[in-house]
Amino acid sequence: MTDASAAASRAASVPVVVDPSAGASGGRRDDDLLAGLNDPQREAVTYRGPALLIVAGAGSGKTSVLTRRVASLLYSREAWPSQILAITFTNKAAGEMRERVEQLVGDSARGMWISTFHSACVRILRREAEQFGFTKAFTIYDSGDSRALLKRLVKEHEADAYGLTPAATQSRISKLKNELADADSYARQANMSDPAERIFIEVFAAYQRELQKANAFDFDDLIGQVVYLFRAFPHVADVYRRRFRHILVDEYQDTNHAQYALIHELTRPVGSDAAPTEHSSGMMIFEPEPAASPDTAGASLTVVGDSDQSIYAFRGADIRNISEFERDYPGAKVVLLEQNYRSTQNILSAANAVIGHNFDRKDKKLWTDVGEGEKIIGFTGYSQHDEAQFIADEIDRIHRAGVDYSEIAVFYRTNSQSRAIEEIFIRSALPYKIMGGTKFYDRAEIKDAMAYLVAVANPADEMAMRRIINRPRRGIGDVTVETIARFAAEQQITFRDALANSASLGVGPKIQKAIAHLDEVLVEAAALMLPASGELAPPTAVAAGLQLLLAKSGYTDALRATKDAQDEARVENLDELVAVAREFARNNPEGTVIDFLSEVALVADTDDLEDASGTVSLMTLHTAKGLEYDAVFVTGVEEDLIPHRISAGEPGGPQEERRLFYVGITRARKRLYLSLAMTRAQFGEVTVAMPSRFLQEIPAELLHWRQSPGDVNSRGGTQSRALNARRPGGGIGGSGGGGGRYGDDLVPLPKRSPSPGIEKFANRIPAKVRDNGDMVLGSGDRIRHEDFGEGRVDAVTGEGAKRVAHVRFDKAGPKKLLIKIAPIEKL
DNA sequence: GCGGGACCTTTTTTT
DNA sequence: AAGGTCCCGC
Repeated sequence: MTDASAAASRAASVPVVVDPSAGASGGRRDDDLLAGLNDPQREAVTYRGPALLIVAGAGSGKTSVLTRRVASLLYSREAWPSQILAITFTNKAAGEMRERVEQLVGDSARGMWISTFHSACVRILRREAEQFGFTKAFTIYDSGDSRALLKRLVKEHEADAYGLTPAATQSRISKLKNELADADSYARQANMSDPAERIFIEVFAAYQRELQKANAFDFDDLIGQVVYLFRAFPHVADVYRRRFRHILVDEYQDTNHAQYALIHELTRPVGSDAAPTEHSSGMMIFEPEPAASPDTAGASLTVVGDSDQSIYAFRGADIRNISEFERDYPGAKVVLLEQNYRSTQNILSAANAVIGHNFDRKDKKLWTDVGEGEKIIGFTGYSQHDEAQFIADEIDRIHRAGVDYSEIAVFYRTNSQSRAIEEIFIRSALPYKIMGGTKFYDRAEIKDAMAYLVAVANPADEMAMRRIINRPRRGIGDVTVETIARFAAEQQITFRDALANSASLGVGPKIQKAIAHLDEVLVEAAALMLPASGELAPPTAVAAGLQLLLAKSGYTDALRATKDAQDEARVENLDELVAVAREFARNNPEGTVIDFLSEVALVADTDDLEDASGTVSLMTLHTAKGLEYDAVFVTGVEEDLIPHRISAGEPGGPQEERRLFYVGITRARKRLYLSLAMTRAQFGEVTVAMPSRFLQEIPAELLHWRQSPGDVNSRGGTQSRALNARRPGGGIGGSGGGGGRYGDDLVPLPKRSPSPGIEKFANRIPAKVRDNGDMVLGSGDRIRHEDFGEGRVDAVTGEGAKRVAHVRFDKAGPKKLLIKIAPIEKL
């Protein structure tokens, strides 16, 4: 059982124990299902009707309710497993839901579709691809793939002259696709007198053509194309409408328009092919359908969401999908879950106070009956390393006090923040695991290997071919690649097939030989992995084919031949990939190379199932959603980080950042830490950091500052504790030899220095930050530093708030100091 | 075509 | 600080 699922069972107070082998037999088991639930939760499980919205606050036992609702549909024989479609956003959430449904209903869970939007759509597309010009073997472009493609197109169209970068283009296209727009529909309402706009549309259209040509979908297409498919072919849509009679959607507040439309298509009555009308507001209004027989009525829809936890507007999530659910589905039932079974009251009060600053939201107050609990602990470090050292020390301390590492998590806003934390954790010998960070499948050698597989499985995919054609180096450069591409265009064959005609390309003998060899290897691998139709490839085919490709292409040999130490690790990674392929074969005996590629494209996170037991979890605030831990550290609570500077200017940005902070806070069960640093190294230089405005929104009495921003000021140099040797005894204030139950030892440490007026502090955080203002220093000046004593300024570099004094201290030696905030005075 | 070195941009979050 | 890109000489 995962941490989160264990906790969620707890959330219902009394775990329901149902023997899956007992067979479905109604009454008694229904009672079991409802055991331990509060009234709204019961209602959410038992309500029957066309549409149900469960507004589930953080920690309100939502997953528990959802899984029991599914079980209850089965127990009462209202549905066969195959008639249930449950959709989540992440694979992790899907896996967890499947596991928990299995606990309730046993093997019959297998017939259900419990998957992410993307996986469900891939399943549908694989079946129906041939309806609209794709083949079953289509590949899925992840964001890296589509960026690479766009990079080429932007270059070819010379769009960079108009300020179009591949990244910006990608994000615009993605946003449009999430709105179900394509290049044509966008062009119709775009300002075509703007040349930048015209060129963008050109690139967009070219991009889509390339995808089609490559028999590939990008992430957004997976959803959007299914919607198009359903609208263009109502009889296809009807197949799925007939099949799925109960649709449940988790994290509904994070659905974008395309996902919303998909759900809407699926829940329309069977046989209804009336097109939706576009309302003037841009919202889709669906005409009320004529009364239908039970067999053909629309599927029942259950959505669960919490608008306060909507944190994906940046990728098109539309909060209106939840706030206007009742309008979209007239007669929908709404159930509110407000009782929290996760956190202490102090944590919830802080969360409520923070989120209360968002206007335009339905007031919702989480409450609990478990009591106040510990105060929230605040800490301000001098630097990010200092902050990290505090976290490490504190984790060490609570671990000694009996908290398992796996019950501790550290959150940050941006991935880059993890580095400083990692460094200190390594030095402190703390076991940790970064969740969802740099992914295994993002490594160049893995992408290369996957491209080899794609080249075999989907020969139409030119991107993959271009990627591998000169890897390992075969002496094939841009010129040769373009020659091949031109030849392919002339002959109206694919890039892949052009390789088979190496003699006709008009290239030098050496290069011709290299091309012919690559072709041979691909043919051989295809024979192994893609048996003639009707036959089934042996389960070992994928792993064997992969090995063959890597060996005969010379890829592995090339890596072994270098003296770069990293290449050794790359070879190991490739071995690991082969192992993954074997594992895949074990789990999917009939899985083809196509299935393997899909799985990798969609389940881009290897550590999902891996046990995080015995390690502290590090992750971004976004990744943290849906998880919970006994002790949570929210780090980098600074302006420009949270709220992030980029979002500060965007409409709705600060509000979304506040929700993100709220999500972070509400992950904590018993212990919450908020930490920040006074300075932070960014872009290779040190900058001054200000406490986040969100800190002021937490009532002062809930927050105990172990070291407030003001303390750092008055005391000045806690100067990089991280750089000092660990204090003897390890950790601060080590607890007496174990034994203490969690909580007993967690008496806050005495502050290092009295901090006058914490109460007043609450509303004046930025004012308390040390600021030497316009202190003018020049070389030759004498200064005194609180920790380093007296010294002489050698030089001053930098501008404004980033002016740095290079000081030679009499005792401490040379140091660089940020003049604005260093605890120094001029002599 | 390749490798090395100067230079430049980057860091928001994800299926 | 680090990784990618561009440019040059071989």
